[in-house]
Amino acid sequence: MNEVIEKKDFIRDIIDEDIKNGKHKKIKTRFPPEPNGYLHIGHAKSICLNFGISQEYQNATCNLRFDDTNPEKEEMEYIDSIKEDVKWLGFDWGENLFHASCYFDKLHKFAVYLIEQGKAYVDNLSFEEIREYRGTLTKAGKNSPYRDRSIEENLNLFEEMRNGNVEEGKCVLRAKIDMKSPNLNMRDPVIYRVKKSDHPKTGDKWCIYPMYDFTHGYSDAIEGITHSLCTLEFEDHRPLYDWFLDQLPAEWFPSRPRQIEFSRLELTYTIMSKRMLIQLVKENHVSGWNDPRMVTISGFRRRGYTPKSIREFMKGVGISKSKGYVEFSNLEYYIRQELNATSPRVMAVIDPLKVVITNYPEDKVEEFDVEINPEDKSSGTRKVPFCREIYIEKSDFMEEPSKKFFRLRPDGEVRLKNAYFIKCEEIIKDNKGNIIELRCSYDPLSKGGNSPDGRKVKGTLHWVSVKHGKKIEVREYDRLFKTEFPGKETGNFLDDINSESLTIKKHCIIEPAFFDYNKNTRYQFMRNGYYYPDPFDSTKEKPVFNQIVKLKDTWQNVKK
RNA sequence: UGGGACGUGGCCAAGUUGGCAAGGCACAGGACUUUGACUCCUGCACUCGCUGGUUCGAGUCCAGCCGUCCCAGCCA
Repeated sequence: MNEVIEKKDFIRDIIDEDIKNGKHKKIKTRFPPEPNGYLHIGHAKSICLNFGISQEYQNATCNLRFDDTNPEKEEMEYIDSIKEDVKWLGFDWGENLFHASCYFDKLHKFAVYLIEQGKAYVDNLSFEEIREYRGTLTKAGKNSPYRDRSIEENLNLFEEMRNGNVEEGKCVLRAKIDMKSPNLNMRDPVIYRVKKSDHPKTGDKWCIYPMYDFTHGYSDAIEGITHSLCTLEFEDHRPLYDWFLDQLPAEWFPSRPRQIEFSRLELTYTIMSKRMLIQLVKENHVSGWNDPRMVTISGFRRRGYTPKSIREFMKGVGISKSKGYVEFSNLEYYIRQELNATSPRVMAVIDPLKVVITNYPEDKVEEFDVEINPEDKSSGTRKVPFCREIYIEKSDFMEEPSKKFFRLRPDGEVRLKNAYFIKCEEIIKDNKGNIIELRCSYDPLSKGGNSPDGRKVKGTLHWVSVKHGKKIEVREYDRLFKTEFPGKETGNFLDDINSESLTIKKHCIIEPAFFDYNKNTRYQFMRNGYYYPDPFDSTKEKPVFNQIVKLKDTWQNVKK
């Protein structure tokens, strides 16, 4: 498209090399989620990598494959949500939707073949015994007494397992590799276990299910995957991945896939573990998988993040093998960047403070034409009504401000955006001393926001007419955790939950112009941030906005 | 001497065959500004975990050391 030189990474370098030397003509990748939870932003990295590659190379494709080999944890709900999330992120698997469970028949045959080749055996050791026999990190394992059964016996026993005549946990099928291997994964890994539970896809057809290591490489090979990209913790599994592939005739498969590992995405101030995410949901620390504070794809979607901003973020982060935490502010940069360019501006007061302009006529109403988005001149203008009583933001007035504060102060003058200069004349308080209203005067000559005498005001405030403003609810979000690395101190991530991560503001006022109300519009509430109508709770009658991200706030830093 | 990997500025991350440290985020100054936003300048590693070695020259090669992470599920 454009002349931007895309930054490559070590994986794309490998692919380039494989194409250059003729190893592959068509590149095939896959995104292989296990449907045991919702996708999070860490998955998005893998999705962008795998599907991204399929878009960049000639005739390349990326399969969506559910790694559904453990029916106890997997559910249809998750399968559906994963599809929705991948699509939302902007990727399309076309016809290439698969399930590892599609290959259960083949996988079973492969297992039988391994037995026939003397490369697999049925083991009657108990769960505990298997662990004992495996040895430790520093001590070699020892062979199971059942390791040298005859091929016939193994075949019969495996058939018994398959037919449901074996109880769960009584025996497993194991690969016969090397109990003394320094790589624990090679110490006769289990490849089939008995599980008498129904599978979301295959129902009650099977009572034995293959393990990940056995399943994954073969599924890749069956699908003709050329590059099997996974995260670092599978590095130790690569020898096993290759071993399984080596045991079957290469002609049985369209490709010999190569596993390449990269580091997973970690973000500060959050957790990315599925186990912890599911705990947040199940224990009601959040409202659900799509709570806008969650780092799930559905959470970001509901919050108002755009798929593009997430994709751009992933490009910015890059792919490498060194692990680390990306600062959350890095992600926020990308959503601000996009929304600054695209979102309609609107004035909304989150914490209203009433201002009466004492010298402005009682019943007069003026309308100002205001740019919808100064970054996009084609967006046109909107009408903003002005009258004697308006709301400004509470935080835009200080009774005893520092010199650096250049918003409204007693006797101070400030500009109401696109309207007039006003000067604070009087502060009205309730009997507890709270400021409940301001009396100001305006300069009729400053209409539009400039004074003919050329005098400057430093501050410009957003405002909404009391008479014309509409009430909305705003939900403001802070980080779900108050520390960069939740759980680092106490060992329990729940200890670091930020109890103030959600603030509901029920009495916010927005200018009437936002009523080209569109569920899918992300607005900039001027001088505040970006906001998105909650897809579930917002209605035209009772609008509810989620804060996507605050505007960058240098004033915060000045205050410190 | 279990095995596997990683270690470039606060964070992420480029650094092909050794030639003398990209970029982004963050941060700090400044300009501009009817959003303290955006935009635009400027600054931000005499140094690449450490120590030696090879070389005219090393982040890139060699050796040793140090640090961090992953692996002992019939999870993926």
